[in-house]
Amino acid sequence: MTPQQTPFALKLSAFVALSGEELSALDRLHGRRKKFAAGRDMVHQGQINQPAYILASGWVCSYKLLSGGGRQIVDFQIPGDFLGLRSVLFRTADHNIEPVTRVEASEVLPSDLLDTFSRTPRLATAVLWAASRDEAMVVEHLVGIGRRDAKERTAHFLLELGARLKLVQLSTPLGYACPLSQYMLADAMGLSAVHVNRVLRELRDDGLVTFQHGKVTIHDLDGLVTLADFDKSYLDHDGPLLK
Amino acid sequence: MTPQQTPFALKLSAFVALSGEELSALDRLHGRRKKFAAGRDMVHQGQINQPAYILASGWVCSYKLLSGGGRQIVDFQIPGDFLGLRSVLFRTADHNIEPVTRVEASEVLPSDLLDTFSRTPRLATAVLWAASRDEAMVVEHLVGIGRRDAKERTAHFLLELGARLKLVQLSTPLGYACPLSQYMLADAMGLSAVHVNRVLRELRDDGLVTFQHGKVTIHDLDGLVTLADFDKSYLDHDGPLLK
DNA sequence: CGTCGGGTTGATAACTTTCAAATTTCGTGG
DNA sequence: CCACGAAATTTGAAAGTTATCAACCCGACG
Repeated sequence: MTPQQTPFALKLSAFVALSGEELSALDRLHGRRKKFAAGRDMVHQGQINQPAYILASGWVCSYKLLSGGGRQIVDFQIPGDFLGLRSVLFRTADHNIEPVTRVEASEVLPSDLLDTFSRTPRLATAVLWAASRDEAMVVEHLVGIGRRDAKERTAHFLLELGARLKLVQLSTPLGYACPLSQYMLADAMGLSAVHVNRVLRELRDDGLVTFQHGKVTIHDLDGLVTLADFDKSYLDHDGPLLK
Repeated sequence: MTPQQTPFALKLSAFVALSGEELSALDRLHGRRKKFAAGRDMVHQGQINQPAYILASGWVCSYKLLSGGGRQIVDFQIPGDFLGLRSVLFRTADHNIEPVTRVEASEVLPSDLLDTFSRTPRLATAVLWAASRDEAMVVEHLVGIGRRDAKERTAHFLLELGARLKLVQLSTPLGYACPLSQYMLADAMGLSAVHVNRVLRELRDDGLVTFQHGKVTIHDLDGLVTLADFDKSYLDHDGPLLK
């Protein structure tokens, strides 16, 4: 895979049109490549001085545990996502990170990051843009849990995943591969796994979307968007926002 | 009020011990002072090129509206909080901002901000620290809505507000002034106003906390902390973390 | 006074969880 | 290729939590 085609480059290119020089600076940012097995936490809450990562392949989730035994998944990260930017700033991880699948990721040293930012400011812009977008997604997630019922919430969630995957060419309007279990969906959406199952069946029966066998198949995009009150602007923009 | 005693300086000083020079740099960051009436939005979703603000007095809330008519309050800002850091980066506001009370705030020009950061890096550290903390709070908020029941959630919410207000000396372990209506609590916590009312009565009947007449009175801090599964480290630290 | 926005309470309905059990899928070793 | 066990999915029934609707109270304010 050439530098222009890594998921991270693809994602940033959706925000800022990057020159060849910028792309190779991006490439040099990638440090040691590491692999992680599914299901065994990469980072635990409270650990300090963890490196940041750029996800090359596989999915991970960030979650918090409650004393009562429940857990809440705050966000999923997919190929091309930057992991732990906040933990680096804050020095301490405030949540756990678990690989959902087998994962490959490049370490990013904080010093390299700051260095690259000062030398190629447009790259800094792109990364901050991506980070802002991630933050906005957490906010939207909060809104969904607070004010959407289970069906709307699920529809919204599946659309959002699709929109994120599209940036790294892992999704089309017809659907995408999705390695999440219904338990994970439940922990992400603040529902029980049983209820998630029922809601998914409803969505399937309504002819909107199918979530089965590790694949999400969208049957009626407009119907889903309407049900979920999804902001289509996420789905639309094709070229980079900043030329 | 001298520069060292503004809420913003108080808050940052809880993170980083600031020198006299740094404090006056902080002071120069404050631009035009503006006032806003309660209840009329300062910023609407979609507006571009809004300035950032430092809240001097009063409370505001950030919220999103849903097509169905509901709204979700994402966060409250209290004196000393920095408003719109993300909107400045992203150029476009992705949520509405409404003053809860009469508000006074200083504009912050993006250019001044970047300038100050490069000249006084410890100040940049402090501001980023504060921003990370705010982001962590949104995450904790999400966890609460997703996985805590109404009573735990309410207890947690009131404790968190107290912890934030303590940083700017607007709260003690006994309680604090709180201008929020039960409707706002409801929109923040993803509950109905009626249910918030019942939960508040329960907490009062349990002898834990009273929310009445614009005041939060804490009767049993330990009991509340236990019920809410609240991370006490927020409440504790007295001096700055970075000398 | 009369109104209006909170706050409070009860009754009922809706949504979601929990518990329990069956079924299917999937990875692994024979 | 098949058998097996573990994990994930599916379904039903009952219980629990929270929303909704409706009414009433109260203090602030013109």
